[in-house]
Amino acid sequence: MNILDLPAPEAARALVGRVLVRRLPDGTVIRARITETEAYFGQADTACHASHGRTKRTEVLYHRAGTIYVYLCYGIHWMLNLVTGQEDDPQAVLIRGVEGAPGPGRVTKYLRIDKSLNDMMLGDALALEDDGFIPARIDAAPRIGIGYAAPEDQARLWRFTLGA
DNA sequence: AAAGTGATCATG
DNA sequence: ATGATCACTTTG
Repeated sequence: MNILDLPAPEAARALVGRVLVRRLPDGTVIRARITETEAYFGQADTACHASHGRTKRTEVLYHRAGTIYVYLCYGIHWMLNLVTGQEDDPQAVLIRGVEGAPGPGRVTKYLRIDKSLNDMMLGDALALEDDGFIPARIDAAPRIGIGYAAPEDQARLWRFTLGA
């Protein structure tokens, strides 16, 4: 059972502490432990991009668990998400931070991720690794930057951070 | 506190 | 074709 098959909130929690491995075309390997994630949980979640239905952009969210969803935000920053759950059920986990790169825009800059990884499958250019690390503590908090969502969705504790 | 930045999506 | 809206970062 892959953790990405889980519902997004559970997957988001399980992902903190795991290691992301980025392989560049020139052979460079960048490794980074995930410190912060957020869950976006299907059409019913008004904070989720797919809450307004299937479009060219959100199409990727409907794909298989393990699909990589990358999009541009504020004209500058690439956001890295991992699709979770069942196919045709649009859920994803946003990687908000890794060791050495706090903030979702920093993560993609650090790992050299851009639009070219969108709709690709985990495993080659980008992969997950389990080195056995067990977080001492994981904190849950409301998600960031979703002021447009319904109040009850803003209140959900779907942001997970690695405790100190 | 506020601007900078550009793809995406809903209008006309 | 035009305009509003952002899962943010940096600068002052």
